[in-house]
Amino acid sequence: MNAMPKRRKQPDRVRRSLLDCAARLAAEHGPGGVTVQAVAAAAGVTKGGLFHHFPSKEALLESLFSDLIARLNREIDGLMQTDPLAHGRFTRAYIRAVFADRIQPEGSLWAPLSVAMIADPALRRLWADWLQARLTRHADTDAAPRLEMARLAADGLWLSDLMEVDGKVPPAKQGLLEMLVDATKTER
Amino acid sequence: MNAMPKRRKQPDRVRRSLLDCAARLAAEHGPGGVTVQAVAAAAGVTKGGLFHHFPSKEALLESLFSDLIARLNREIDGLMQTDPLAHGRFTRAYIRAVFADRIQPEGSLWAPLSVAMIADPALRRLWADWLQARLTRHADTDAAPRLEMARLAADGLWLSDLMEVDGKVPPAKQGLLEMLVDATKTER
DNA sequence: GCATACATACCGCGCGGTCGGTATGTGTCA
DNA sequence: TGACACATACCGACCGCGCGGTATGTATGC
Repeated sequence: MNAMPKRRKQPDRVRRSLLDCAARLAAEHGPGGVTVQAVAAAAGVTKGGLFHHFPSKEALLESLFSDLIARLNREIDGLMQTDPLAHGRFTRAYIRAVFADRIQPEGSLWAPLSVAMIADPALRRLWADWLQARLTRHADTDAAPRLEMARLAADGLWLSDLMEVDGKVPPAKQGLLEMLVDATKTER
Repeated sequence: MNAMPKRRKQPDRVRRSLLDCAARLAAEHGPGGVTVQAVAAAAGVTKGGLFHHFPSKEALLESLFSDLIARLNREIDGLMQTDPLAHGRFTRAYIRAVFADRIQPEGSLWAPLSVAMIADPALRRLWADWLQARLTRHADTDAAPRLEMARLAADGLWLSDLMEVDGKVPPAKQGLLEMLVDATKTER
């Protein structure tokens, strides 16, 4: 009957909760809603507690961001394993992974964080380095200009989602997505 | 020898200067650098003076934004007039106009403001309405999915510019741009 | 003289961050 | 097995700062 664990203090749980709540707050109230006070309160912790786990707000954001990148990496790797065609394999996985996030319940995790990313040079660097690393890693299959164009279009489509006022999500985009994926399958 | 005009107070000049300085500050120090204090000081005016011209900071930003939209409109219209091909005429002008901004001296005017745009629902709405208006206006020439894809890719390319760390501007993008424009010329 | 066009001084607020104290764990040794 | 020592986890109150915004004074131009 008692689900209460013996250990009343579980710091790593709290740490996780802080990261999750930060993401949730960003998704619900935009990047401006991510204040240390709000994050701490949402995680059932005071500000002092938060600063015990993270030396600064920036550190929290970076941690959250690299968390999301790791998640994206896993998803992309999973998608790539089920793709029989070599040419453009990473690009297709990238496109699909980016839009798998859109469909997610309670809004995109990336959306508001990306806004913060654009503003914060440190996060920008994290993203740039990640993309650069994966691109050089798949240079032999995904270096074609046409593939880069497809990725750019996916980014644009994703950006247009950010722009949507409120929850207006025109479903016509799905066709465009498939169009993009198809474009990666033909060499030249 | 005296270039000083008779009228020592020229309110519309000050107003313009405020808008220009706001844009300059955004370009130089990012969206976070656009504070009323900084803008007023840069324009050689105190905060009170700024609030005499604009009822709020948001009003200033909206005014600046619609200013830029007007400029973009003019540029697009100019480009469209010299384009003999009907199909995709707006799309080509859109792409070229977006990237004409990149080349500009002292950094893009749009770049940092767009970051603010993504964050601010009011500005987002302005942009969405503008794009919607122009798209319905050129529905007979620019409604094809392929054209939309080209515009999205342009947006993605532009976004990737925002992401660049510092001034790292890989010149390979120019080829992609031409590739995009070419893609708009073939129907289906 | 009277509206306009500013300057000056000030306010309240919420932010990120700090600090001392206090519970709560955990290893140690008799 | 307990008592002790120390480390960890967290609370709660506080701080300085810079922000957007306001109220009032004052010089300029028609």
